Order: sequence, then structure tokens, then C-alpha cells
Amino acid sequence: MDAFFAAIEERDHPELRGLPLVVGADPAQGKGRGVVSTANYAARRYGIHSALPISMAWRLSEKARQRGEPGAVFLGVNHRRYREVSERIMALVRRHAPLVEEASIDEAYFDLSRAGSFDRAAAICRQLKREIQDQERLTASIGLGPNKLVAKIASDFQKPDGLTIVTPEEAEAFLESLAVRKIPGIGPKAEARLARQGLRTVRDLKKFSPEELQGWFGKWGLELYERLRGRHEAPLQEEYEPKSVGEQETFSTDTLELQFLFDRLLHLCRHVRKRLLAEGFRACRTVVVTVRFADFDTRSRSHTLAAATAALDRLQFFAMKLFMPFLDRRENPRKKRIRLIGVRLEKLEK
DNA sequence: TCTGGGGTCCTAGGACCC
DNA sequence: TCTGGGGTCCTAGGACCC
Repeated sequence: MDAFFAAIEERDHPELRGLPLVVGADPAQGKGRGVVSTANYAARRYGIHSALPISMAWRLSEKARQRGEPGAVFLGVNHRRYREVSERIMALVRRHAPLVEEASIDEAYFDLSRAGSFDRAAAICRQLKREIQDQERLTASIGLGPNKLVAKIASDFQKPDGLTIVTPEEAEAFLESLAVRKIPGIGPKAEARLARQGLRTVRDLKKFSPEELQGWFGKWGLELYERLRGRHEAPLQEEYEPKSVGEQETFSTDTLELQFLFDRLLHLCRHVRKRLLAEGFRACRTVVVTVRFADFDTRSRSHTLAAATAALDRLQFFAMKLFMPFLDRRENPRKKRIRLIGVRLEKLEK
């Protein structure tokens, strides 16, 4: 889906149409914490994009206002609403494909191999885009390819409202001229590392052997060698079981107030436990507590129990036990304030 | 400009077992 | 005197994705 959260808000608030729109954290007059979740295309023209600090988005919007352009409208995230819309769209997709993998709230893979040809599959994609437009007044971008990797990259190739078709014969050439960053799994760090060696495109990276890539990237290097050539065997996965559930909370101001910190930690335990049970799990064996200090130094401690538990007092006991050392002189000698606390449960049992 | 929240997977060292 | 090899589990951190 194209700029999904922002597109839903724009659709549901006609008075906002055409204005730059930012969905994300509260900007609090430029002093807010948090980031942009989604910006619509008008806001992107100001340089506002996903994951940008909301304070920066605010600044960019103010600058635009000074130039005489409209300032951006900032909205909070209405996750429940987006989930509803997502479910209706996924249902539309399911009418066309026997196998659908919901990759995220606004992204799915679906298997059209039964269509028998790329032409017939492309016709189905056009039909689906029409249905999404007619029934939801939203646009989607679709990539059609011989596997999930190529389809995903193709879906991103022409946005918004795009349809990009890449046949098996075209796949390798299609990838060659792209930036390495377009390959899922190559993130900012790997991109920068490669750029330092003058390697920018898929073509540049294809000069190296599997062993060389393995030397740089470990196990993932072998997988990367295949991906650079458009090869990807991963099957569609209808559903999968979560391996962990967790929650974290960034405070509006960094603090060392013990009563407050304990209170938030215990509350996170309650909430995470509730979600664990709601997901259909009976218990867990590992508790992880994360602390982020004011300087963004982020640490975690974990404890694995001999026997699984879901008893709130046990979870809270271990969470406290894991948390306390962060307050200790040795662990935090400069008395850094705490910015975030997180609790995660792992080794889940059904 | 100052960095959310929900996750997954990989690596590396150490303990421990046979 | 100086110590193999294979394996599993736990812990901590980091890269990456949406």
C-alpha cells in the first residue's frame, strides 16, 4: 500500500486532501520525541519521510510555512483503524490467490502461479488494484516476479499506484543497475561499508565470489550471492508463530526517579503478560529487560528460568532483578538518566 | 535534527556435557 | 605438562525490516 497510514487519514478527512500530512509521534511544537510513521507525498516534497525525528519534521514544516507554502498537518497513529482497513484489503487479495503471506500491515505476497502466464497474472494484478481503488479509495503498488525477492523489489520500483512486471528472463538484468540498498537485507551499515570500497550497484557486487561475500557478511554472504542474481527460494508462508512478545516505553523526559521507573517496569510486565496470554501462549521461560540511557547507550539483561511461567509476580520479580543492576554505581557510575525501559518475553510455550 | 515500537536473525564467548 | 573435538544452551549486542 502506498503511504498507507497517511493515505487512510487523507481519505477519511476530506478537508485535509492535498495538504502535506504527517502521521506519527506528537510534535509538541517541535519539542516532541519519537519519529514520523508515514508522510504523504505532499509532505515528502518537504523532505519529510518515515523514521525521521518528529522534531525535524516540525522544523521542515515551519520552513515551508516561511516560504509561503502550507505547513504540514500532524496526526497521531490510529493503529486500530489501519488494522481494519488492512484486513479488508487482505480479504480482497485472498479472492485472487490460494496462498497469501501477510508480510506486514500494508504488504503481502500472493502466489499467482496458477494463472499460468505472466500476462494473465498481470491482468489479475490490474484487477486487484482496481478493486482496492473502487472499494477503499486507496492505491497500491504491485510487483510481479518469479519469486518473493524480485516481486518485492519490483513493487517498490514505480510508486505510487505502480505495477511492475519482471519475468524470469528479465530478472537478473532488472536487478543489475539497482543500488545495493534495494536488496532486502542490505541496510544503512552494509551500504556505507560497501560505498567506502566504491561498490554501489548490484552489478558492482556481482564481481565477487560466494566465498568473498561470505568473508565480508558471514553466512548471509552466501544468501546475498544468490539474491544479487535474482535467485530466492523462500516459499510463501501463510502463518507463523511469534517467537517473542515485548513492549518498550520511551519517557517524555529522561529520569532517575525510582518510584516512576519501578512503576513503569511493573506495568510493562502486566501488559506484556496479558498479550502473551492473548496470543494463546501458556507461559515463557526467558525474561529480557532493556534500558536505554539518555545518551542512547542501550543495554539488555536476560534470565532464563528452569521452568516456564506466566505468573505475574514471578515475571515482575525477575524483571526487577534484571533491572536493579542498571541503577548500581558500577553499572551507571555517571548517574545517567534513563530514557527507555523495555520488557520482552521469549522461549514461549503453547 | 536527535533519534518510536514491534519484531527476526546472526554472531561470539563461555559454561557444560560426552 | 599442557591440554581434542563435537555439540547444546545461555547471554549480550547489533543489523535489519516495517
